Amino acid sequence: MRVRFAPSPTGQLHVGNARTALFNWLLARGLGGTFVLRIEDTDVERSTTESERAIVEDLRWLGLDWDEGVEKGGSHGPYRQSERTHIYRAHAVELLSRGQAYQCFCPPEQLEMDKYAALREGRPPKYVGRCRQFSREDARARIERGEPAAIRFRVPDDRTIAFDDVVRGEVSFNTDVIGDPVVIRSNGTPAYNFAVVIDDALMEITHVIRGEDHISNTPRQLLLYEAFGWRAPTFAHVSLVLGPDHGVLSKRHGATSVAEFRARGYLPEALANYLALLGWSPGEDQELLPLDELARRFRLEDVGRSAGIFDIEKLAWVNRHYLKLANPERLARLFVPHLQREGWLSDPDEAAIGFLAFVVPGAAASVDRLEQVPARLRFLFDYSAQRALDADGIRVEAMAARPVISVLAEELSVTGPLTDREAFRAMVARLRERTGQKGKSLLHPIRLALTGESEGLELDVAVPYMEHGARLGASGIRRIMGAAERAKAFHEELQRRSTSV
RNA sequence: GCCGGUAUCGUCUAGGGGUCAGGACACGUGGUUCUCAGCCACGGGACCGGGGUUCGAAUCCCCGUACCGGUACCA
Repeated sequence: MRVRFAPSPTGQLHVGNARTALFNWLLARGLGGTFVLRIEDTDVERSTTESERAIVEDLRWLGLDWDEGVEKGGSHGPYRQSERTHIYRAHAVELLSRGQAYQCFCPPEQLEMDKYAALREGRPPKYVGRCRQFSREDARARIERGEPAAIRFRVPDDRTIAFDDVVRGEVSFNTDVIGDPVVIRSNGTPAYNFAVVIDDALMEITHVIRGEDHISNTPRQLLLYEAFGWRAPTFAHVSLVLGPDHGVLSKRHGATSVAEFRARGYLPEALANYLALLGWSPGEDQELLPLDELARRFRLEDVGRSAGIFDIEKLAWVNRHYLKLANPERLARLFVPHLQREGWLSDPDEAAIGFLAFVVPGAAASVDRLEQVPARLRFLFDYSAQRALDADGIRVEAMAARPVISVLAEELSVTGPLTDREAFRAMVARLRERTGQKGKSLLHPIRLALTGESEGLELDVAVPYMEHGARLGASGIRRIMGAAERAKAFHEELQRRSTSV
């Protein structure tokens, strides 16, 4: 079995395409097949090498590796269509010589008018076939005169082309709604429907798994296979990925490309796992599974036929799951860009990374994606008693709890560092004794004073974080205030405000 | 317009002539002796519509409807 993913490098890798790539990959890996990556860059206007690089990087990031293709090589190359134009030309000439294709001299404006007229008269807007019957001599003469010509494939009249689609079952089309497709454009580059067929055949692709948007191209392509006497591959057209409004997934729904999801801090294993779940189910028992296990269970026949609505909430759930499973050091390194964006990190050394890894359980366990980590960790890097007390809610509550805060500041000035949960709890116990307060009326003021926020991580994890942070000998990381320093600052600020009012 | 495709909770799905139509995400309520998140428990929520076939239809057939895709010298 040989499958392929054949993106055109005209932008970022869209999640819908990533899902198509994933299905190909799952099938190949599950069945021991070969996965080929081919670049369809025949549209010279829109294709860029940057896009190609980005797509390749996104696929690698997702964990989808290929056995043959661009940046990898293989026995069926080259794998970039722009490097295969001689192959397409040769095959087009073959068709021409057999009369299965012909040169078309119709100017674009003419084609445009034909289409408009057909639409107005309620006919299918297919090519009218004006150049179909020119003799070969006429055509040659016009070409020698320098007239630009495209090459069109001659589609036979009134035939039913049927194929058995693995996900959709039997699909059929009648050829009389299909106009003669351009095979080679007048600029010499091949058109999509021609290049795919030549490449899939020559690359010995056995299963073509692609988006549903290609389903109506399939009869044209089948005709081409037939014209060359090639055996057609098995086709599977997977449904498209839509936005929550059932329209095309677009920018206004948020992220749409793999690169954007990565930038927001989704883990590759999470995105891949979620995408596999969109239109397919690995079985009743479990849906959170690693890629190799998904590959083991994957069956093309089980892929759903209806379009999938991209559900960002479910992705978030999957991502939270993998965030909890991830290695702390790996997560710590993934934090870096997000923390740098806040200015809390420059170029962290190993000790700084070590500290971040220490903080991972608290920081990553309660977020949907890494993008949200700074908000969870703001209390560490960006504490300010003044700013906290500028907030009405916090000030009112802190004023009311002045006795607790004052005892807290006093207590912390004499106790040792609260570097673990037990030390913190012991301190809370002493405070309880001294103030007579307990529960919420004790803990919440402590939270306010020490974190400057009214909600956040559990205090018995947050406080050890700040205490370790304050004693950190590391570079490339912003200074973190310790608990005692915070309590003192908060208490003083509170005093200042209560006397001045 | 024409051609093709699709239709089970809000979403992803399981199932499929007789089931209490199952699960997951999301949602609601309660619990978890500080909060948010998490976690736990409980709860509400679906077979697009109309005809037919049948003792019986969500399941099979037909017709609608809605939605998606295509209708290019884009891919």
